[in-house]
Amino acid sequence: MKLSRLNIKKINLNDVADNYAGQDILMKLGELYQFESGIYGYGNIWTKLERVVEDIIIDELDKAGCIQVEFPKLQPRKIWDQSKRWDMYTKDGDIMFTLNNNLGEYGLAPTAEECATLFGANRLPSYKNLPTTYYQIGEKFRKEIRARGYLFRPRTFVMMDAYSFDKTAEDMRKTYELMHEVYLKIFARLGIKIIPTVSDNGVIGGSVAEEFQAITKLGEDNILYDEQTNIGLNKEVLEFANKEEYLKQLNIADINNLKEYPAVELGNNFQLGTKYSESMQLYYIDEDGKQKPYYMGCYGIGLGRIIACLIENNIIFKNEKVKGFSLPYNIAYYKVQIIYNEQNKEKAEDLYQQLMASGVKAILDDRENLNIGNRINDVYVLGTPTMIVLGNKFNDVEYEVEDTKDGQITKVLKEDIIQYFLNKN
RNA sequence: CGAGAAGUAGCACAGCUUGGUAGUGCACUUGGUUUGGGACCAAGGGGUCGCAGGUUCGAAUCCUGUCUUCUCGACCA
Repeated sequence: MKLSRLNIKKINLNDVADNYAGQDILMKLGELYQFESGIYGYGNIWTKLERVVEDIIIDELDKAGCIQVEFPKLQPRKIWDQSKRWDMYTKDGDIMFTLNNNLGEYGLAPTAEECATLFGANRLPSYKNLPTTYYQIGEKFRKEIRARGYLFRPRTFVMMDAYSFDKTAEDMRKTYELMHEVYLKIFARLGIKIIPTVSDNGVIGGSVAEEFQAITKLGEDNILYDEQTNIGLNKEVLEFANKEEYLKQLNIADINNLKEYPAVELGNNFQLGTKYSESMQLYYIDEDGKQKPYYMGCYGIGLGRIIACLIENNIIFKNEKVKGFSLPYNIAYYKVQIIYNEQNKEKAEDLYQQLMASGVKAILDDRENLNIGNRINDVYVLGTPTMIVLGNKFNDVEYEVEDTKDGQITKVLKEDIIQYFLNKN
């Protein structure tokens, strides 16, 4: 990408908020745009990052045999009546955006159990079709009474949601365990330390649920975590009437062994049992020729929160003031930002073309009439993990690749530069 | 919905107490200089001071209402 085409706004880093500094920078650049509290438009930097995160999630789910689909975001009321969740989501919880017009009543998808169950039942009439897990990645809508923390709690957000269909409770548990493992792989690849915790199952229903929490000081949840045993639980569990049951399940003898951390929930899995297949009366035919309800599970990962986490957990400071952020190299869409002075313009363009032709996504800062220092500083506000400066010091023999996270400089011969980036991770 | 705060130029804010021509910094436009870690000089453009009503000769400023945003709760991935 040529930076002149991005048309980012000049920002004053002195104005950046203390909390959520990374997202605040993107907002000031115009790379995030707030239409209303909790409703955002995403610029190129965010969108490209979302593609990277999405690819990792898709790759791991596909490897686990899940099937990608897409359900409508505009959902007719009748399917929510079928599961008897319309009132729960519009009155009791009042969490769903609704529309009422001459065609009928609709809700904007906060989640998709109804769609998934209907879609699945149509495709999976026999025990021979099971187990199957469908997943989609798309925008969800929730009437949060108070949006906050930019993309940590907005009213519309991108989420991966998966729905599994099994024959028996035992099979459902196996699928649930499998998804647990898949989630751990996904977060490992994203470079996010994740803690699975037991939690409330809320309005989704079902009997067993777990959350995937990432420790971050900007999180809203408080989790208790034991580094030694890798056991964690949401602090809210301690307020449950049956908290002893939970503690026993987790083999927690003394609650004081667990330390409290602020965290943000990035994923949430549920064993639904037959809740939806029974309420919506959707069954498969078993070996014995009898109708039986599907045992289902549902699994969610918030992409917006992952991206917000990646940005906010990688803030770069200079003299204790926010300078920008630096994305992990393997996650960043744009791997390197190229800066040059007038004499090296053509060489920079040449390097840019070579990198792009080899599949190394680069940003060429081709903006005019800017000091080289200004351009260097802008590398940090876009989060690009490395930069190459073709300035006075450039000797036309080797490039100096600077890591924006720690400032380390690696000298790479011109002819080796493509290979250097292809091998780096 | 409960408690608090704020709405003045694209952004951050001053001005309000004590009513009297709309301000500052950054950003933006034009010309010139500068070019390795947020430069400089000169000129310029942009705001019915959130909205509505009231008081007044006169309101950004005082009064009433209303809307919006932010922070903290309740709710939630």
